[in-house]
Amino acid sequence: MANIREVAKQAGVSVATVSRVLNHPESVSATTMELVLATMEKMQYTPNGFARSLALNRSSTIALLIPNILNPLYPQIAKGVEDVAHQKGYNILLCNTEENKEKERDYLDMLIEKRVGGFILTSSQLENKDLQKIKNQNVPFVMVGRNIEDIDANMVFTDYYMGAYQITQHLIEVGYSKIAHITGSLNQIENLEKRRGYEKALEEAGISLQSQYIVEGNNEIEGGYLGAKKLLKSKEKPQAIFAANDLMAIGAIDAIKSSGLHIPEDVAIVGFDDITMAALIEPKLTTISQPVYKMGLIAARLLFESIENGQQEDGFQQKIFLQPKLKVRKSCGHENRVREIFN
Amino acid sequence: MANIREVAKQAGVSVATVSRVLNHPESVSATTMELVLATMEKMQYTPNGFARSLALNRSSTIALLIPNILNPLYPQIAKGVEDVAHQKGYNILLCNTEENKEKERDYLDMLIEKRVGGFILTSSQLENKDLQKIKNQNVPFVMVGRNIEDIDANMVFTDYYMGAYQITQHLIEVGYSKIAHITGSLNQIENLEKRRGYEKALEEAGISLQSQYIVEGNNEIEGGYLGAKKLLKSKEKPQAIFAANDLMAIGAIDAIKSSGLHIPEDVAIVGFDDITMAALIEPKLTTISQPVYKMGLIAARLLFESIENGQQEDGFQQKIFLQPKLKVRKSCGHENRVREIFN
DNA sequence: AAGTAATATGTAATGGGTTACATCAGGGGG
DNA sequence: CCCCCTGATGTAACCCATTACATATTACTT
Repeated sequence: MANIREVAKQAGVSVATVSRVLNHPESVSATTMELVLATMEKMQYTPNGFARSLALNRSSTIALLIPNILNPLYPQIAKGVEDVAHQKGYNILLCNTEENKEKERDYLDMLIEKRVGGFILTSSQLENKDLQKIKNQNVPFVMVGRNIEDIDANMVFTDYYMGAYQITQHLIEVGYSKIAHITGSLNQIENLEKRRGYEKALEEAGISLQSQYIVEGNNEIEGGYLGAKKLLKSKEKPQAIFAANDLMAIGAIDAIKSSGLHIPEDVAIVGFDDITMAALIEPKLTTISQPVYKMGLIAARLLFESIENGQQEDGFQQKIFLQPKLKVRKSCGHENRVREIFN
Repeated sequence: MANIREVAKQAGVSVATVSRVLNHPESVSATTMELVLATMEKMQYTPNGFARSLALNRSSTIALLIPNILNPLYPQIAKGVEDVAHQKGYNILLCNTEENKEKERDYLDMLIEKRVGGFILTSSQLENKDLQKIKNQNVPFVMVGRNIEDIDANMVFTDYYMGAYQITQHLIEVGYSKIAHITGSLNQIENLEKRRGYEKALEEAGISLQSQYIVEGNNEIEGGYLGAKKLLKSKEKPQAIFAANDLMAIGAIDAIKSSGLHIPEDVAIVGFDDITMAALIEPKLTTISQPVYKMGLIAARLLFESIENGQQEDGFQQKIFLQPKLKVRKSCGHENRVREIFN
């Protein structure tokens, strides 16, 4: 593969001139320009990105860490990030951490070594000392979907606590009192937040918590399925189930249907996330919508702001707080109950 | 950020020794080893990936190009690729081409410049001259999901023609004759293949093609929705619809239901891909399953084989052909019809 | 015609690693 | 006691681009 020196020699100019053709075309005469471009074309020259990055000390690559690419939530975030990154001429290194803290750390080290321009960490499980490592290397990063109090970092997230509180409250308003919760992986802080919201709503309504009504899922369809099966076996079957994400809600719906029960008549079910499928399954799923695509966009914009202005000093970091929104559909039985009330 | 020279000076050794600690630990004495590692730790030294890649002329990064990350098919492929790549210590550059040939080309150029170790191109729209460009740069690549005859390249794909043929034939066997087809984007070769399979099955059954029964979709839910709406308006409503992918089938189901019709009694519907949702929507979708995760795995393995053995000579390339599989569920009305036949 | 500014181009240092080759110290053999 | 081999380490060239600074050329002033 030809390099800049060979091109220069072939074209009878210096390497500086060749480099200028690519980087500062305005400073090269028209004839030289043409000659060099023709030579490049002829020799199939492609500048070496490593050498360029080394010389410039920047990379036009950012990293996106997500816990599970198979959860449709994350491709949406990725899309938001990609849209911004591509427009800026950046590429994205995709890292699927599988909700595994060790894998996430491994990736972190690889990426720091690769000198990525910045990180977007979604639902990260990293600890402060890991984040501090990134800060020490002075690489900008943005946290998505997780709020950490004790480190100064760019963040964009929705209020999981509030979302969970709202949807649980909605179930209570509709008339249920035996409300179960299938949690997400409890090593993710956001799932603890959701559980807290659920508990708060029950508490405020004077409904006492029942430990057998809280089961831990794994954020995936299967976890919802198993969780629901387990709940249906409890001696007092719950009237409604709040799954900590839509994927689990879908699994739960499958479990309930396959037990011959009807939704929402026998058991109501609600989710969290509002993935595309939520509005398409039967019954349509009541859920909490978070503007995920937008979160990706915003996260990427924040990141590029840091990259471009290099302002990593503490206090300049932004925390962007988006409001979740309740989407009432059929699965929670809202309409039926309302009808009962009116009749 | 400290560099290798500073570490060497601080530790009182040469840069070669520091480098050896990282790359050839067996050739360094235990005491020196310890000293150097401690110094690195103290100085928070992280080797510069650019410099290393430049010196070694390789990058431990591969690129994955996909047409649409929001289509759940592609995250599955990505997962397969990622699983292999991570095991090999590689990172993945994710490029979402949005089914846009220009964007795909742009990415190609960026990636060649970045000196990625290889490409995985899924449902690529690139032309031979583009692929030739990659070959000229001697970068290994694997095509996924698309069969190109006239270039010698690693490929892994399922037989779209056969899959479409099978599922159309199945609809015919069940008893339908007015069978419509919502195609995928017709600038993707695989969708032409699918249409060809559909036409072949009809032709063999002696059913004449009706142009109003073929509408072009866009591979997305929305395209299926619009396509179905259009088909339902035709003067002779089709009895069955074959959507070229599950996403469009799901959109079509939504359209049919919202028109107050029943599936499969009024209109049967089948898809292609067997995404997770296919088995979860109501009615469960009859579709063609392709082993996507496995395709990702295989593609990645092929790619690493090329990367490691460097064998880019023509004739060494493999074409791996996977068989699609018909999954009969409820949406095609198979069971009902069978019952009719037996009664 | 000399001086100066503007334009175009070249030279060489620089970025931070890797590694072939050179060197040196210590152990073993004779 | 000397030589050779081995293992450990150092020196310096190399990977390939970018760019500050130096130089050369042309054009314009007065």
